[in-house]
Amino acid sequence: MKRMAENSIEKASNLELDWGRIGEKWRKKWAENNIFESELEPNKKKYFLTVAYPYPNSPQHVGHGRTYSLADVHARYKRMKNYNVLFPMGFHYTGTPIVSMSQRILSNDKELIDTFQQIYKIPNNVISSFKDPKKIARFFHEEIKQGMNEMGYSIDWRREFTTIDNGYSKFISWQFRNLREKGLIVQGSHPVGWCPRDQNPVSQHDTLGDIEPELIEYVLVKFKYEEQYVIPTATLRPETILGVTNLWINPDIKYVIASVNNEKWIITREAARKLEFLNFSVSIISEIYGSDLVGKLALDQFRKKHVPIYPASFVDPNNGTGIVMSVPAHSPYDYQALDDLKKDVNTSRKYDIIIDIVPIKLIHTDLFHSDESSPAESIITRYSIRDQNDPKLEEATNKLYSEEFHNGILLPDIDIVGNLSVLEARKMIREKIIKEDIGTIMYELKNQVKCRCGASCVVKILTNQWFINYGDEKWKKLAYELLDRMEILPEEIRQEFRNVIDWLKERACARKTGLGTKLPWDNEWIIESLADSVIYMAYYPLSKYIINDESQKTEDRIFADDLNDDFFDYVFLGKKEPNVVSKNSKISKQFLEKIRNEFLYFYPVDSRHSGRDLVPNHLAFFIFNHAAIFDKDKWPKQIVVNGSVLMQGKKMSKSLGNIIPLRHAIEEYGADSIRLTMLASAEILQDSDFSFDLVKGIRSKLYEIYRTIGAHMSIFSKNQNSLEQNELEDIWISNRIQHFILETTAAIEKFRIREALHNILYLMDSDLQWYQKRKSAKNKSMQNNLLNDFFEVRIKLLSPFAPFFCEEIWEMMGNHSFISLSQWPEVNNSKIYPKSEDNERLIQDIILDIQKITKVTKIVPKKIMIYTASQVKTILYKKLLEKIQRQSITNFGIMMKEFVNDSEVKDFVKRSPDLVKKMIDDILSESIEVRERRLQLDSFNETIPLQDSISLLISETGNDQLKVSIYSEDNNDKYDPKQKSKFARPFKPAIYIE
RNA sequence: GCGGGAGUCGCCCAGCAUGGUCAACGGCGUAAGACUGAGGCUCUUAUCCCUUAGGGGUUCGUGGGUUCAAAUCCCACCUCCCGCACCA
Repeated sequence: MKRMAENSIEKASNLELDWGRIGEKWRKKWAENNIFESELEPNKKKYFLTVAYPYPNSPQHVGHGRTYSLADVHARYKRMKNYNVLFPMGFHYTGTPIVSMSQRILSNDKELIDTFQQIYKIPNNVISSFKDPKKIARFFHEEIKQGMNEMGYSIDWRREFTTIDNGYSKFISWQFRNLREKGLIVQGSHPVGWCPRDQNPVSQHDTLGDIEPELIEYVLVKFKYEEQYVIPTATLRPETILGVTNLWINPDIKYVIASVNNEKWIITREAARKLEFLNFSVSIISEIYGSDLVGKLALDQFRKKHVPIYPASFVDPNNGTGIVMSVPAHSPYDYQALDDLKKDVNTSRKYDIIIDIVPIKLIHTDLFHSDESSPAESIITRYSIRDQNDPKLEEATNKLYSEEFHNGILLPDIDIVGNLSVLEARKMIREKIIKEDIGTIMYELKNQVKCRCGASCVVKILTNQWFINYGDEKWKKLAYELLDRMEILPEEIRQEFRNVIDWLKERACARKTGLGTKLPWDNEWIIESLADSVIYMAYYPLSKYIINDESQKTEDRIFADDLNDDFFDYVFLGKKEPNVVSKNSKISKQFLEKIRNEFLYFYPVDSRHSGRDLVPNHLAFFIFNHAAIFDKDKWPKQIVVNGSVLMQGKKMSKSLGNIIPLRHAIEEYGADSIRLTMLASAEILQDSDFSFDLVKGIRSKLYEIYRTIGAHMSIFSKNQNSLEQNELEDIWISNRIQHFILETTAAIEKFRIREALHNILYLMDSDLQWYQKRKSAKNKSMQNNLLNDFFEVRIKLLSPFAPFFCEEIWEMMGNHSFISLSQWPEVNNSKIYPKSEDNERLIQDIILDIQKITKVTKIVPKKIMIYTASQVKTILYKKLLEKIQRQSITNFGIMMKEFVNDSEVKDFVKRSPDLVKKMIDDILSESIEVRERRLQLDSFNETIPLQDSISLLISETGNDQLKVSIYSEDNNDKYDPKQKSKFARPFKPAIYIE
């Protein structure tokens, strides 16, 4: 019952302002009038702004909305600033996730089908069509587009495209041939995490549990066994080869003898398989038990020395080759295993071995001196480790490795690498053993990673992989130059861009699977998604002229198949003669020139919006590729970066179940409130914390604005009350309007959106309240023309942020045009009255002071005497201000010295030095702006605002019999029984209350 | 390891770029009052400590420094978070 009652209250207020209805109403009107479509207008400044296009593999959630909303605010703002704004949108079909989704549908993956049915509410017949990846992309494409419209984004949809359209592919082919001609595409080998079943590289989002595959690089040290065999041992610390005392083998497992690159290696079967992926040529010859090798000798080829092979249970067949070298002085595992073995008489008797190993110390650090027992022994004692199965051994190992890695120095008497740091020694030994073929490199996954398909992943060396060489020094220089010329908002993130440009090197640019464009010179490969999305902004000015279906061909449309490199060279770079291009492409010269002109008009990009997660990849590539391909006058002008969206303080994720689909949120609360919440809850680079409590708060704020303006209009529209004589508060509110235009515009220019909204939603309100307080104390109506200006400005300032709401109010205010197309408010200098700030400030201060006094004394005021400062104090105040502002003198002593000789003020200064001190403090505690303002003031008669405030004092004290008297301190007839007047200071009148 | 960022009044969070308007915005919580049949709604007020005249004291991770003046600038330290590649 109660719940119903609540709902009916909600509904009642909803009736007043039906967000769904006004959204639909204005979307329709905007679309009918095509107001967001932009064409070349030679006499109008253009503004071309783009956002990273979405990847349509799911519906958008509120997190996606932030970047787009911000860009839309930008577009709407610039439009009102009289720019011919182009704000287009495309859809990024390129890549593998959509393809693998379709495969999961094909294999009836329950989890995915559940998601589609339960969460996205997609009908079954549509889901079954998802066996075709393009159907998935198209479905979410339309879904996202609908959401963007419902959010009120002012997009020119005629330019929409997908990245697998024929025309786009032609364009990407051109881009890649262009890069290749410049020598920026190279071919090479590279180790990657790999799914053997999918035959494809894997990274974090391809794995079960989203685990990032971590690659480690082992050095395989090749020991010889019986002349013809090789026993390779994997190590991360090749420098410790000098301290090897023995090898460890697991006696309980089967090993294989395999031909590896024409040598006979003894390794585990697992290792043989891993080596195959690393492009070793491997074939298994026979099997051998670990125990067969125990007690035998292996030759360390580096020191030409034989070491025994001992058994150890800690040797993991899945790790490395399944045989490891033992360095008991520096490896706690090795030390402990030896110790265990010594005690294990049964085993040594079984294999007939005698353990008489002496650890060989190689490295010393501050924590582990060379004159003590070996570091491994010390740390084992310290951790009180029992045996080789003790879990603390792992921690001890990490601790020692890290200490030696950072602070270790090789002992002076060690061959070749004596006195070198561990890092230097490692590098040297590594190179040497590889050069002499005593060792080689092996990659392995540090962690057990499974592909989404369930298969265990391995490391694979991809050969003939195509890379974009971002490491090219000349190219880097150009990228830096582009960055330096560009505006980065917020500026704090510029350094991050520098760092990224600095460390980018070769990056793979093609894959074997997924949607996208084929590499033009090698059809095996498909251009990767982060490579085909870097200069596509250039495609927007032409996309509406290109069609992919020949049957739709008309005079002013180009069939995609007719596009060739000459076309793009001409349109984008001005290369080639239009006559020649026309002949080779079936496109008329006239039409070519039209398109070229349109490109020249709109390009370069004036602003690129994106989330900050794209800084280290997309945005950096965007910079690089523009630098490589386009002339400097076509380089982008600005990047705007924003933080992500949290849901009630937590990252949005499927597992937390806190992903809110954008369209649901719109349906529930209306687009305007959602937009404002995303934009107002954090400054641009911060993560914004989204919650429905906040949305409700914002929405009720909008209701309040709606009601206030509604109430105002119902009175104002009847009598069009134009003030004949402006009173103090009228002048003030007029000044405040100018102030807000100035401040809010400046905030938007710098993308301090939170600040701008704070002005519009909250600060304007508190001014409005003050104005109302002043008017009602005087028993006057505030429904006048000034208040009308106030609301008009407020709604205009708000309109880029809450477009539907503002259009509705704009109409309610009697306008028949679109606020979206109206002019941004301009500051009117003739309406700026600095003095009005001091007037109202004085009134607010006097009320505050009276409140403080009555609070402490608990007097109920019947009479209030206010004493304004004497003439001489006013003169002195101005002199002090001048000293502080013009000569930067703030020291009390220096001031006193100067003023005791100043005939105008010396008597007062000598008599009341404490008041001088107070006046200096008064000035110093004002902001620079206030000080300058007061310095500019030719005169300020405090009596005028004080007199004007009497009505307010009466209403504030709640005593309508209150008597207020205002005296000058200089007035000899004043009533001043407690001698308060002498405390008066400029802008700080003295008060006496009875 | 490399790079980036953060620590603010019970909690969340603004301010720091351009030092003074800062005992420090706003929200939550808490307390009192108004409204109401009653409220979990809404509104008003208070919310670091002391104070019978508008005042004083101590605060912005820790410790120093610069300055007439520091949450804000500089140095050192402590703690926490994020990104690091073949993926959108």
